[in-house]
Amino acid sequence: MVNIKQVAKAAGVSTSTVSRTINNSPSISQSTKDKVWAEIKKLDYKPNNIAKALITNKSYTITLLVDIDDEKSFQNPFFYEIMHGIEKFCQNKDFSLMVSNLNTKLKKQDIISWLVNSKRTEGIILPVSILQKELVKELKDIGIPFVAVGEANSIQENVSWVDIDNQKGTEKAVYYLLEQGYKNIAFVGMDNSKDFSKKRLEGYINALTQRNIQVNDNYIVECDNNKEDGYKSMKKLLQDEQRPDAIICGNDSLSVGVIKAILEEGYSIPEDFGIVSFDSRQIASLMYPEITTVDVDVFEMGYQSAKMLFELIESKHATDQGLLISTKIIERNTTR
Amino acid sequence: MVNIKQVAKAAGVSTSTVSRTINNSPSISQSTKDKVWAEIKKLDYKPNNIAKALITNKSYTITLLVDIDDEKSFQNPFFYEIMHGIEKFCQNKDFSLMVSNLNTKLKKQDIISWLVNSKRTEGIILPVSILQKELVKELKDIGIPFVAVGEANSIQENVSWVDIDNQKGTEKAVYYLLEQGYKNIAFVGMDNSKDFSKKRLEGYINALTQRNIQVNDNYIVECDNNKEDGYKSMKKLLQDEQRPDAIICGNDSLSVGVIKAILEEGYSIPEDFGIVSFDSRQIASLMYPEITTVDVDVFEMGYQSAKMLFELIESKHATDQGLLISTKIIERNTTR
DNA sequence: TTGTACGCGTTATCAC
DNA sequence: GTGATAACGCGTACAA
Repeated sequence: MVNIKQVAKAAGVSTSTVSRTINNSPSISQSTKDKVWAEIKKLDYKPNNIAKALITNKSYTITLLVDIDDEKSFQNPFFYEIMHGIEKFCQNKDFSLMVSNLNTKLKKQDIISWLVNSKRTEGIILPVSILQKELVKELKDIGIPFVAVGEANSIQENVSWVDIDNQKGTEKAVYYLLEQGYKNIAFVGMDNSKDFSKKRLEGYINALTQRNIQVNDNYIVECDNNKEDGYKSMKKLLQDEQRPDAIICGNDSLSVGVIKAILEEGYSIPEDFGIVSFDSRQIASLMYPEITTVDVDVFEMGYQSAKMLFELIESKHATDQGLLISTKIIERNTTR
Repeated sequence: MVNIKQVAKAAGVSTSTVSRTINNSPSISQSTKDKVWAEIKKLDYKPNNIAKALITNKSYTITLLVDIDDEKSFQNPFFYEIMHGIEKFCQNKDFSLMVSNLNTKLKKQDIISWLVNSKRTEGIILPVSILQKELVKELKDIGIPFVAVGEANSIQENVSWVDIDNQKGTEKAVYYLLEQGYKNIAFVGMDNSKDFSKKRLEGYINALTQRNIQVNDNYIVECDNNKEDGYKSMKKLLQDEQRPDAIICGNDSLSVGVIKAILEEGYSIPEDFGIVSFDSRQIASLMYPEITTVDVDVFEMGYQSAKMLFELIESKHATDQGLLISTKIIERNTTR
């Protein structure tokens, strides 16, 4: 492999001049730069990133940390697109993207200190679901910049995060259903153990209040995120004396069961019932009928989290902040 | 950050002794080792991986290369699990896993030579879908070990690859359906432009031949991988004078349309029709009814591809080979 | 069994 | 503007 010395020799200059040329130092004359670049191209010289990293004490690498053994860490389809966004941003910066598993134990050392102290990474992006209190402490103690994907409100300390605007998303869904002429909108999938779920419920209540619509407690249904619970919850709602005519599914897998229950009772969608589900992109367009969803720009979420991380890396004392990515309604066939 | 020098000083030995201790050189006495290890732990010393990489000329990193802009590159749900498998193997080796996008152009250099020549990676795993002829040439020219995920048979040169055993998978599906008492099995989703699809069809034909069942050309339906095509294809099959009583969906999204068509015509599943679909894990258990599938151990595929890659890295002249991962039938509700 | 001294390829520093 | 040289932190040939 050709190194800087050989380029210098070939170009008849010193290694410092070659280095300065590559790093576009203003103190090198244009003619020298041209000469050196010509030689670099001729010899197909590529700077050894490792050597550069050694002296600059930077790895030019950030890490996407996940709990890969935990399905919920990043939901599958999310992960790919988030990574896509992160990678896109890394490109501009000539950075590499590493992926690591939180649960990796290297010789009983934990992964974070390994990553950081062995100089493998300059910053970490991780899902808020794995960001426990002790992890925050460790990251802060060790002094590595990090950004959480998902709102980190339940964490006491200041943390930078990027999330989708769950609250506004649900508000949009309510307004949209009202515009389509639905009157009695229910919210299925309350789960107060999840921050994002709380936000979605808040959005639901907010929007109704805004439009002077009484919030009906029977219309707020607590249930887990699976089709069976969606099915049962909907069956119950159908027996309500004043049954709703629209459902917002606050979690993605629910909608499948909800739709099943409605169709089974002989009602039609979207005539008798309107359905809006959250971010169930994977199944939304596969179902019959295709489901109208509150869609999330997951790519953007990744891109913005990387952007935020680089700001932290470049100026170590940038303040922590939260960023909400806005959503939009994708109309499919479960609404008029 | 504490370095090897400080450890040496604290332990009252030379840096070489510390280095040898860490790398478990047999020439260091146990008592010295103990002394040094104690100091390493006390000071919480972590070797600087960059410096090590520089001197050994190794990056201790492999790269998972994808065409991230192309949905098909790795299908979404696949990707996560493949990566999981790769990561698991990297752990044992103290390697890091990088993820890069094939289409990343760094200052108009292509990503491969950048990765390799800047010493960022020692090996590459990539989906066969992006492994064009020129790419193979480039990888071989540059001399970087690589493994394809997906059978690389349509490529002329020798290439190491790992794939699922599509042919045997379909054979299993046929035998399974026959055992359940189905008589006339159709294969929907022929697509000769895809290697894996060809293999699946071969398996179908093989299994029938093996059991002395005449292959009925009407039962082999060419179509694209989407629910609409599945729907149309099934509608046509239902009009066949001797309609089948079981369907193997040779591609994943098809099954949704196939089931829709069957139910719409008033037939029942699994009584009138048995359905087995390929690797549609994401939707299989979300559908009503839940779909019996030929299941693929995608984690294993990742793990094995990493294993194969490390063999190539460690002995540069290991021979290229292909590895088929076996499948199994996961019984759900679309078969008796 | 352990220590000394050099080198990996680059950038920073200081001199000219 | 440019060059000589030290330094980054580690591994290893050679010496002891």
